[in-house]
Amino acid sequence: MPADSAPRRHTRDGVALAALAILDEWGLADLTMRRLATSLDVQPSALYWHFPNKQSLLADLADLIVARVRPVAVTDAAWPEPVRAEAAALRDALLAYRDGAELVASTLALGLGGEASVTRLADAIAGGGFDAATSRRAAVALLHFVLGQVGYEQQRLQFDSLGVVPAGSALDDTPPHEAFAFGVDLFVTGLGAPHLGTHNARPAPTGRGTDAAGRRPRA
Amino acid sequence: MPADSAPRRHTRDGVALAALAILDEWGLADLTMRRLATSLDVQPSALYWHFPNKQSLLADLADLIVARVRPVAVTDAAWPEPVRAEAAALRDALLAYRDGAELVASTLALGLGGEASVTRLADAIAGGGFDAATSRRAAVALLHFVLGQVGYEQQRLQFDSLGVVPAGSALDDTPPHEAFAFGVDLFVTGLGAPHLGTHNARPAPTGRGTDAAGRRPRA
DNA sequence: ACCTGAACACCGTTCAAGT
DNA sequence: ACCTGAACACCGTTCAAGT
Repeated sequence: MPADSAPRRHTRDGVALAALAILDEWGLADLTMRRLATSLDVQPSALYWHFPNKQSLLADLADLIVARVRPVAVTDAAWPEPVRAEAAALRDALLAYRDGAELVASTLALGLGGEASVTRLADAIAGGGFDAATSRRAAVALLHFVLGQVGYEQQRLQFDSLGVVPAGSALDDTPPHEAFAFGVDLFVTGLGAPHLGTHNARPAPTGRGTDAAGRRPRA
Repeated sequence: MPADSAPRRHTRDGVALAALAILDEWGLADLTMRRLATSLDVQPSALYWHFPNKQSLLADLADLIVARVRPVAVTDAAWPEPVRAEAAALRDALLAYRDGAELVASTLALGLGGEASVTRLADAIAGGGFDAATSRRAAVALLHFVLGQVGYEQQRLQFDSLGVVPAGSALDDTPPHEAFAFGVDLFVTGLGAPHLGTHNARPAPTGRGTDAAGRRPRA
Protein backbone atom coordinates (compact mmCIF):
# COMPACT_ATOMS: atom_id res chain seq x y z
CA MET A 1 0.00 0.00 0.00
CA PRO A 2 1.27 3.48 -0.81
CA ALA A 3 2.48 5.05 2.44
CA ASP A 4 2.45 8.50 0.92
CA SER A 5 -1.00 8.59 -0.62
CA ALA A 6 -2.45 11.92 -1.63
CA PRO A 7 -3.33 14.31 1.22
CA ARG A 8 -7.04 13.85 0.51
CA ARG A 9 -8.85 14.74 3.69
CA HIS A 10 -12.56 14.03 3.44
CA THR A 11 -15.06 12.88 0.88
CA ARG A 12 -18.72 13.65 0.48
CA ASP A 13 -19.58 10.11 1.54
CA GLY A 14 -17.31 10.29 4.54
CA VAL A 15 -19.01 13.45 5.69
CA ALA A 16 -22.43 11.84 5.24
CA LEU A 17 -21.38 8.84 7.32
CA ALA A 18 -20.09 11.06 10.08
CA ALA A 19 -23.40 12.91 10.01
CA LEU A 20 -25.27 9.62 10.28
CA ALA A 21 -23.24 8.77 13.38
CA ILE A 22 -24.11 12.10 15.00
CA LEU A 23 -27.76 11.64 14.06
CA ASP A 24 -27.86 8.30 15.76
CA GLU A 25 -26.04 9.39 18.88
CA TRP A 26 -27.51 12.85 19.39
CA GLY A 27 -30.65 13.15 17.28
CA LEU A 28 -31.71 15.47 14.49
CA ALA A 29 -31.88 18.60 16.65
CA ASP A 30 -28.24 18.23 17.61
CA LEU A 31 -27.03 17.36 14.14
CA THR A 32 -25.60 20.79 13.40
CA MET A 33 -23.07 21.74 10.79
CA ARG A 34 -20.80 23.03 13.50
CA ARG A 35 -20.94 19.87 15.53
CA LEU A 36 -20.38 17.79 12.41
CA ALA A 37 -17.38 19.93 11.53
CA THR A 38 -15.94 19.44 15.00
CA SER A 39 -16.36 15.67 14.76
CA LEU A 40 -14.37 15.75 11.51
CA ASP A 41 -11.69 18.08 12.90
CA VAL A 42 -12.53 20.69 10.36
CA GLN A 43 -13.93 24.23 10.22
CA PRO A 44 -17.71 24.49 9.61
CA SER A 45 -17.10 26.24 6.33
CA ALA A 46 -15.24 23.20 5.04
CA LEU A 47 -18.49 21.26 4.88
CA TYR A 48 -19.77 23.62 2.22
CA TRP A 49 -17.21 22.32 -0.18
CA HIS A 50 -18.88 18.88 0.02
CA PHE A 51 -22.52 19.98 0.26
CA PRO A 52 -24.15 23.19 -0.97
CA ASN A 53 -26.22 23.40 2.20
CA LYS A 54 -27.48 21.44 5.17
CA GLN A 55 -30.68 20.38 3.43
CA SER A 56 -28.84 18.45 0.73
CA LEU A 57 -26.78 16.72 3.38
CA LEU A 58 -30.00 15.64 5.12
CA ALA A 59 -31.39 14.41 1.80
CA ASP A 60 -28.37 12.16 1.42
CA LEU A 61 -28.94 10.79 4.90
CA ALA A 62 -32.58 10.06 4.08
CA ASP A 63 -31.50 8.14 1.00
CA LEU A 64 -28.96 6.18 3.01
CA ILE A 65 -31.56 5.23 5.62
CA VAL A 66 -34.15 4.18 3.07
CA ALA A 67 -31.56 2.29 1.05
CA ARG A 68 -30.93 0.13 4.10
CA VAL A 69 -34.50 -1.21 4.13
CA ARG A 70 -34.11 -4.93 4.50
CA PRO A 71 -34.99 -6.79 1.30
CA VAL A 72 -38.27 -8.57 1.74
CA ALA A 73 -38.06 -12.18 0.75
CA VAL A 74 -40.13 -12.93 -2.32
CA THR A 75 -42.29 -15.73 -1.06
CA ASP A 76 -45.44 -17.24 -2.37
CA ALA A 77 -47.24 -15.80 0.62
CA ALA A 78 -50.63 -14.53 -0.40
CA TRP A 79 -51.31 -10.83 -0.79
CA PRO A 80 -51.49 -8.74 1.36
CA GLU A 81 -48.66 -10.40 3.27
CA PRO A 82 -45.92 -8.75 1.16
CA VAL A 83 -47.45 -5.32 1.85
CA ARG A 84 -47.30 -5.95 5.57
CA ALA A 85 -43.73 -7.17 5.20
CA GLU A 86 -42.62 -4.09 3.25
CA ALA A 87 -44.26 -1.77 5.75
CA ALA A 88 -42.59 -3.57 8.64
CA ALA A 89 -39.21 -3.48 6.89
CA LEU A 90 -39.58 0.25 6.31
CA ARG A 91 -40.48 0.79 9.96
CA ASP A 92 -37.41 -1.15 11.05
CA ALA A 93 -35.17 0.88 8.76
CA LEU A 94 -36.58 4.14 10.14
CA LEU A 95 -36.18 2.92 13.70
CA ALA A 96 -32.55 2.01 13.02
CA TYR A 97 -31.54 5.67 13.20
CA ARG A 98 -32.70 8.15 15.74
CA ASP A 99 -35.29 10.52 14.26
CA GLY A 100 -35.19 8.51 11.03
CA ALA A 101 -38.89 9.00 10.33
CA GLU A 102 -38.82 12.76 10.83
CA LEU A 103 -35.76 13.06 8.63
CA VAL A 104 -37.25 11.04 5.80
CA ALA A 105 -40.60 12.82 6.05
CA SER A 106 -39.02 16.25 5.76
CA THR A 107 -36.84 15.42 2.78
CA LEU A 108 -39.66 13.56 1.01
CA ALA A 109 -41.75 16.73 1.06
CA LEU A 110 -38.96 18.67 -0.59
CA GLY A 111 -38.71 16.01 -3.25
CA LEU A 112 -35.05 15.53 -2.31
CA GLY A 113 -34.75 12.06 -0.85
CA GLY A 114 -36.37 8.89 0.37
CA GLU A 115 -38.30 8.33 -2.84
CA ALA A 116 -37.37 4.64 -2.84
CA SER A 117 -39.71 4.04 0.10
CA VAL A 118 -42.83 4.81 -1.95
CA THR A 119 -41.75 2.67 -4.85
CA ARG A 120 -41.22 -0.38 -2.70
CA LEU A 121 -44.61 -0.06 -1.04
CA ALA A 122 -46.30 0.58 -4.37
CA ASP A 123 -44.74 -2.51 -5.90
CA ALA A 124 -45.91 -4.67 -3.02
CA ILE A 125 -49.42 -3.25 -3.31
CA ALA A 126 -49.49 -3.78 -7.05
CA GLY A 127 -49.07 -7.47 -6.32
CA GLY A 128 -52.70 -7.39 -5.25
CA GLY A 129 -53.73 -6.70 -8.80
CA PHE A 130 -54.14 -2.93 -8.64
CA ASP A 131 -53.15 -0.66 -11.49
CA ALA A 132 -50.05 1.53 -11.17
CA ALA A 133 -51.89 4.74 -10.30
CA THR A 134 -53.98 3.15 -7.59
CA SER A 135 -51.01 1.30 -6.17
CA ARG A 136 -49.01 4.48 -5.94
CA ARG A 137 -51.84 6.46 -4.39
CA ALA A 138 -52.32 3.76 -1.79
CA ALA A 139 -48.58 3.57 -1.17
CA VAL A 140 -48.41 7.30 -0.51
CA ALA A 141 -51.29 7.07 1.95
CA LEU A 142 -49.70 4.12 3.70
CA LEU A 143 -46.37 5.92 3.76
CA HIS A 144 -47.93 8.93 5.49
CA PHE A 145 -49.27 6.64 8.16
CA VAL A 146 -45.94 4.86 8.56
CA LEU A 147 -43.96 8.09 8.85
CA GLY A 148 -46.49 9.55 11.26
CA GLN A 149 -46.64 6.52 13.48
CA VAL A 150 -42.89 5.90 13.57
CA GLY A 151 -42.14 9.60 13.97
CA TYR A 152 -44.44 9.72 16.96
CA GLU A 153 -42.86 6.54 18.30
CA GLN A 154 -39.36 8.00 18.01
CA GLN A 155 -40.30 11.29 19.61
CA ARG A 156 -41.74 9.41 22.58
CA LEU A 157 -38.61 7.30 22.81
CA GLN A 158 -36.47 10.37 23.13
CA PHE A 159 -38.59 12.05 25.76
CA ASP A 160 -38.81 8.79 27.61
CA SER A 161 -35.05 8.56 27.74
CA LEU A 162 -34.96 12.13 29.03
CA GLY A 163 -37.50 11.12 31.63
CA VAL A 164 -39.68 14.09 30.80
CA VAL A 165 -42.85 12.48 29.45
CA PRO A 166 -45.88 13.68 31.37
CA ALA A 167 -47.64 10.62 32.78
CA GLY A 168 -50.71 9.57 30.83
CA SER A 169 -49.74 11.79 27.94
CA ALA A 170 -49.54 8.97 25.42
CA LEU A 171 -52.15 9.04 22.69
CA ASP A 172 -52.74 5.36 23.29
CA ASP A 173 -51.22 2.69 25.47
CA THR A 174 -51.07 0.08 22.73
CA PRO A 175 -47.44 -1.04 22.30
CA PRO A 176 -45.93 0.73 19.24
CA HIS A 177 -45.39 -2.43 17.27
CA GLU A 178 -49.01 -3.48 17.72
CA ALA A 179 -50.33 -0.02 16.97
CA PHE A 180 -48.31 -0.12 13.78
CA ALA A 181 -49.62 -3.52 12.74
CA PHE A 182 -53.14 -2.38 13.52
CA GLY A 183 -52.85 0.65 11.27
CA VAL A 184 -51.28 -1.30 8.42
CA ASP A 185 -54.08 -3.83 8.73
CA LEU A 186 -56.70 -1.13 8.42
CA PHE A 187 -55.05 -0.04 5.18
CA VAL A 188 -54.64 -3.40 3.53
CA THR A 189 -58.08 -4.51 4.62
CA GLY A 190 -59.50 -1.34 3.11
CA LEU A 191 -57.61 -1.99 -0.09
CA GLY A 192 -58.88 -5.51 -0.27
CA ALA A 193 -62.51 -4.52 0.11
CA PRO A 194 -64.59 -4.33 -3.05
CA HIS A 195 -65.90 -0.76 -3.31
CA LEU A 196 -62.82 1.39 -3.08
CA GLY A 197 -62.47 4.94 -4.30
CA THR A 198 -66.17 5.61 -4.27
CA HIS A 199 -67.90 7.20 -1.35
CA ASN A 200 -70.88 4.96 -1.74
CA ALA A 201 -70.81 1.36 -2.62
CA ARG A 202 -71.72 0.94 -6.25
CA PRO A 203 -71.61 -1.99 -8.56
CA ALA A 204 -68.29 -2.05 -10.36
CA PRO A 205 -68.48 -0.72 -13.89
CA THR A 206 -68.45 -3.46 -16.44
CA GLY A 207 -66.57 -3.82 -19.69
CA ARG A 208 -63.42 -2.03 -18.48
CA GLY A 209 -59.95 -3.07 -17.57
CA THR A 210 -60.31 -2.17 -13.94
CA ASP A 211 -63.14 -2.07 -11.46
CA ALA A 212 -63.95 0.90 -9.23
CA ALA A 213 -61.00 0.02 -7.03
CA GLY A 214 -58.55 0.23 -9.88
CA ARG A 215 -58.16 -3.48 -9.57
CA ARG A 216 -57.16 -5.49 -12.58
CA PRO A 217 -58.54 -8.94 -13.07
CA ARG A 218 -55.96 -11.55 -12.13
CA ALA A 219 -54.12 -12.88 -15.13
CA MET B 1 -65.03 53.23 30.46
CA PRO B 2 -62.05 53.89 32.73
CA ALA B 3 -59.69 56.15 30.81
CA ASP B 4 -56.88 55.43 33.22
CA SER B 5 -57.00 51.66 33.37
CA ALA B 6 -54.03 49.81 34.77
CA PRO B 7 -50.86 49.90 32.63
CA ARG B 8 -51.27 46.21 31.83
CA ARG B 9 -49.26 45.58 28.72
CA HIS B 10 -49.71 42.06 27.45
CA THR B 11 -51.46 38.86 28.43
CA ARG B 12 -50.60 35.26 27.80
CA ASP B 13 -53.51 35.00 25.37
CA GLY B 14 -52.49 38.16 23.58
CA VAL B 15 -49.01 36.79 23.08
CA ALA B 16 -50.43 33.52 21.75
CA LEU B 17 -52.62 35.37 19.25
CA ALA B 18 -49.69 37.42 18.03
CA ALA B 19 -47.73 34.20 17.60
CA LEU B 20 -50.59 32.71 15.61
CA ALA B 21 -50.49 35.71 13.29
CA ILE B 22 -46.77 35.29 12.71
CA LEU B 23 -47.24 31.57 12.15
CA ASP B 24 -49.80 32.23 9.49
CA GLU B 25 -47.86 34.95 7.73
CA TRP B 26 -44.32 33.58 7.99
CA GLY B 27 -44.55 29.90 8.87
CA LEU B 28 -43.21 27.81 11.73
CA ALA B 29 -39.53 28.25 10.85
CA ASP B 30 -39.83 32.02 11.12
CA LEU B 31 -41.89 31.99 14.27
CA THR B 32 -39.03 32.90 16.59
CA MET B 33 -39.22 34.32 20.06
CA ARG B 34 -37.25 37.34 18.89
CA ARG B 35 -39.53 38.04 15.98
CA LEU B 36 -42.57 37.60 18.19
CA ALA B 37 -41.10 40.02 20.72
CA THR B 38 -40.49 42.59 18.02
CA SER B 39 -44.07 42.29 16.79
CA LEU B 40 -45.24 43.04 20.34
CA ASP B 41 -42.77 45.91 20.84
CA VAL B 42 -41.11 44.10 23.66
CA GLN B 43 -37.76 42.56 24.50
CA PRO B 44 -37.42 38.80 23.87
CA SER B 45 -36.94 38.15 27.55
CA ALA B 46 -40.37 39.62 28.27
CA LEU B 47 -42.00 36.59 26.64
CA TYR B 48 -40.58 34.37 29.34
CA TRP B 49 -42.81 36.01 31.87
CA HIS B 50 -45.84 34.68 29.95
CA PHE B 51 -44.46 31.29 28.87
CA PRO B 52 -41.74 29.20 30.50
CA ASN B 53 -40.33 28.32 27.08
CA LYS B 54 -41.07 28.25 23.38
CA GLN B 55 -42.42 24.72 23.46
CA SER B 56 -45.28 25.61 25.78
CA LEU B 57 -46.16 28.54 23.57
CA LEU B 58 -46.34 26.18 20.59
CA ALA B 59 -48.52 23.79 22.60
CA ASP B 60 -50.98 26.62 23.19
CA LEU B 61 -51.05 27.34 19.47
CA ALA B 62 -51.74 23.69 18.71
CA ASP B 63 -54.67 23.75 21.12
CA LEU B 64 -56.01 26.92 19.52
CA ILE B 65 -55.82 25.42 16.06
CA VAL B 66 -57.48 22.16 17.05
CA ALA B 67 -60.14 24.00 19.05
CA ARG B 68 -61.17 25.73 15.84
CA VAL B 69 -62.15 22.46 14.17
CA ARG B 70 -65.57 23.16 12.71
CA PRO B 71 -68.33 21.31 14.57
CA VAL B 72 -69.58 18.46 12.47
CA ALA B 73 -73.34 18.49 12.18
CA VAL B 74 -74.94 15.55 13.91
CA THR B 75 -76.99 14.09 11.13
CA ASP B 76 -78.59 10.75 10.69
CA ALA B 77 -76.11 10.01 7.94
CA ALA B 78 -75.01 6.44 8.15
CA TRP B 79 -71.62 5.48 9.53
CA PRO B 80 -68.90 5.95 8.32
CA GLU B 81 -70.03 9.32 7.02
CA PRO B 82 -69.38 11.09 10.36
CA VAL B 83 -65.83 9.74 10.41
CA ARG B 84 -65.17 11.18 6.97
CA ALA B 85 -66.72 14.46 8.09
CA GLU B 86 -64.55 14.68 11.22
CA ALA B 87 -61.42 13.89 9.27
CA ALA B 88 -62.26 16.54 6.68
CA ALA B 89 -63.02 19.11 9.39
CA LEU B 90 -59.68 18.38 11.03
CA ARG B 91 -57.87 18.76 7.73
CA ASP B 92 -59.54 22.12 7.14
CA ALA B 93 -58.58 23.34 10.60
CA LEU B 94 -54.96 22.32 10.03
CA LEU B 95 -54.92 23.97 6.63
CA ALA B 96 -56.28 27.20 8.13
CA TYR B 97 -52.85 28.02 9.56
CA ARG B 98 -49.58 27.68 7.79
CA ASP B 99 -47.67 24.62 9.03
CA GLY B 100 -50.66 23.73 11.18
CA ALA B 101 -50.17 19.99 10.74
CA GLU B 102 -46.47 20.03 11.60
CA LEU B 103 -47.15 22.14 14.67
CA VAL B 104 -49.90 19.86 15.96
CA ALA B 105 -47.88 16.72 15.22
CA SER B 106 -44.89 17.95 17.18
CA THR B 107 -46.84 18.99 20.26
CA LEU B 108 -48.97 15.84 20.22
CA ALA B 109 -45.83 13.74 20.54
CA LEU B 110 -44.77 15.69 23.61
CA GLY B 111 -48.20 15.16 25.11
CA LEU B 112 -48.59 18.91 25.36
CA GLY B 113 -51.39 19.89 22.99
CA GLY B 114 -53.83 18.94 20.29
CA GLU B 115 -55.28 16.05 22.25
CA ALA B 116 -58.81 17.10 21.30
CA SER B 117 -58.21 15.96 17.73
CA VAL B 118 -57.93 12.29 18.74
CA THR B 119 -61.00 12.40 20.93
CA ARG B 120 -63.18 13.77 18.16
CA LEU B 121 -62.06 11.15 15.69
CA ALA B 122 -62.47 8.39 18.26
CA ASP B 123 -66.01 9.48 19.07
CA ALA B 124 -66.97 9.47 15.41
CA ILE B 125 -65.47 6.01 14.97
CA ALA B 126 -67.23 4.70 18.05
CA GLY B 127 -70.48 5.54 16.28
CA GLY B 128 -69.79 2.48 14.16
CA GLY B 129 -70.26 0.27 17.17
CA PHE B 130 -66.63 -0.25 18.20
CA ASP B 131 -65.55 -0.40 21.79
CA ALA B 132 -63.62 2.50 23.29
CA ALA B 133 -60.17 0.94 23.03
CA THR B 134 -60.59 -0.05 19.39
CA SER B 135 -62.06 3.33 18.51
CA ARG B 136 -59.13 5.13 20.06
CA ARG B 137 -56.54 2.90 18.44
CA ALA B 138 -58.17 3.46 15.06
CA ALA B 139 -58.43 7.20 15.71
CA VAL B 140 -54.71 7.41 16.46
CA ALA B 141 -53.88 5.55 13.26
CA LEU B 142 -56.18 7.80 11.24
CA LEU B 143 -54.70 10.86 12.93
CA HIS B 144 -51.20 9.84 11.93
CA PHE B 145 -52.34 9.60 8.34
CA VAL B 146 -54.12 12.95 8.50
CA LEU B 147 -51.13 14.75 10.02
CA GLY B 148 -48.77 13.13 7.56
CA GLN B 149 -50.86 13.90 4.51
CA VAL B 150 -51.68 17.49 5.50
CA GLY B 151 -48.14 18.13 6.67
CA TYR B 152 -46.84 17.01 3.29
CA GLU B 153 -49.48 19.11 1.57
CA GLN B 154 -48.48 22.22 3.51
CA GLN B 155 -44.78 21.71 2.92
CA ARG B 156 -45.42 21.46 -0.82
CA LEU B 157 -47.57 24.59 -0.69
CA GLN B 158 -44.73 26.56 0.81
CA PHE B 159 -42.11 25.39 -1.64
CA ASP B 160 -44.54 25.97 -4.45
CA SER B 161 -44.97 29.56 -3.37
CA LEU B 162 -41.20 29.91 -3.26
CA GLY B 163 -41.09 28.47 -6.74
CA VAL B 164 -38.42 25.99 -5.73
CA VAL B 165 -40.12 22.62 -6.15
CA PRO B 166 -38.13 20.39 -8.46
CA ALA B 167 -40.40 19.39 -11.34
CA GLY B 168 -41.82 15.90 -11.03
CA SER B 169 -40.80 15.70 -7.39
CA ALA B 170 -44.32 15.15 -6.10
CA LEU B 171 -44.98 11.76 -4.56
CA ASP B 172 -48.18 11.59 -6.55
CA ASP B 173 -50.07 13.91 -8.84
CA THR B 174 -53.45 13.23 -7.29
CA PRO B 175 -54.92 16.55 -6.07
CA PRO B 176 -54.41 16.82 -2.28
CA HIS B 177 -58.07 16.81 -1.45
CA GLU B 178 -58.62 13.62 -3.41
CA ALA B 179 -55.52 11.95 -2.03
CA PHE B 180 -56.84 12.76 1.42
CA ALA B 181 -60.30 11.33 0.73
CA PHE B 182 -58.69 8.24 -0.75
CA GLY B 183 -56.64 7.61 2.36
CA VAL B 184 -59.55 8.18 4.72
CA ASP B 185 -61.62 5.78 2.64
CA LEU B 186 -58.99 3.11 2.95
CA PHE B 187 -59.19 3.48 6.71
CA VAL B 188 -62.92 3.46 7.15
CA THR B 189 -63.34 0.66 4.66
CA GLY B 190 -60.78 -1.34 6.57
CA LEU B 191 -62.60 -0.63 9.81
CA GLY B 192 -65.88 -1.70 8.33
CA ALA B 193 -64.56 -5.01 7.13
CA PRO B 194 -65.29 -8.06 9.27
CA HIS B 195 -61.92 -9.55 10.26
CA LEU B 196 -60.07 -6.68 11.83
CA GLY B 197 -57.19 -6.89 14.25
CA THR B 198 -56.28 -10.39 13.26
CA HIS B 199 -53.66 -11.15 10.69
CA ASN B 200 -55.68 -13.98 9.30
CA ALA B 201 -59.38 -14.06 8.92
CA ARG B 202 -60.88 -16.11 11.67
CA PRO B 203 -64.42 -16.69 12.76
CA ALA B 204 -65.36 -14.16 15.40
CA PRO B 205 -65.25 -15.57 18.91
CA THR B 206 -68.69 -16.28 20.23
CA GLY B 207 -70.29 -15.58 23.55
CA ARG B 208 -68.40 -12.31 24.14
CA GLY B 209 -69.33 -8.67 24.08
CA THR B 210 -67.25 -7.85 21.05
CA ASP B 211 -66.16 -9.63 17.93
CA ALA B 212 -62.58 -9.83 16.66
CA ALA B 213 -62.85 -6.25 15.44
CA GLY B 214 -63.74 -4.95 18.87
CA ARG B 215 -67.16 -4.25 17.48
CA ARG B 216 -70.12 -4.26 19.82
CA PRO B 217 -73.46 -5.52 18.62
CA ARG B 218 -75.79 -2.65 17.81
CA ALA B 219 -78.18 -1.87 20.62
C1' DA C 1 -47.50 42.38 37.38
C1' DC C 2 -44.82 42.99 33.58
C1' DC C 3 -40.80 44.44 31.38
C1' DT C 4 -35.64 46.08 30.25
C1' DG C 5 -30.70 45.30 29.46
C1' DA C 6 -27.13 42.63 29.10
C1' DA C 7 -25.20 38.53 28.62
C1' DC C 8 -24.33 33.26 27.39
C1' DA C 9 -23.88 29.71 24.36
C1' DC C 10 -25.21 28.72 20.33
C1' DC C 11 -26.96 28.50 14.89
C1' DG C 12 -26.35 28.25 9.02
C1' DT C 13 -23.93 30.40 5.48
C1' DT C 14 -20.56 33.28 2.67
C1' DC C 15 -16.22 34.40 0.94
C1' DA C 16 -11.57 35.62 0.32
C1' DA C 17 -7.50 33.40 1.04
C1' DG C 18 -4.33 29.58 1.81
C1' DT C 19 -1.94 24.91 0.37
C1' DA D 1 -9.02 19.54 -4.44
C1' DC D 2 -9.93 20.70 0.04
C1' DC D 3 -9.65 23.65 3.85
C1' DT D 4 -8.87 28.02 7.15
C1' DG D 5 -10.23 32.40 9.24
C1' DA D 6 -13.14 35.78 9.85
C1' DA D 7 -17.26 37.62 9.52
C1' DC D 8 -22.69 38.30 9.05
C1' DA D 9 -27.06 37.85 10.64
C1' DC D 10 -29.27 35.27 13.38
C1' DC D 11 -31.20 31.76 17.49
C1' DG D 12 -33.50 30.33 22.74
C1' DT D 13 -32.85 31.28 27.37
C1' DT D 14 -31.33 33.33 31.98
C1' DC D 15 -31.22 36.71 35.35
C1' DA D 16 -30.61 40.81 37.91
C1' DA D 17 -32.76 44.96 37.91
C1' DG D 18 -36.30 48.36 36.97
C1' DT D 19 -41.35 50.37 37.45
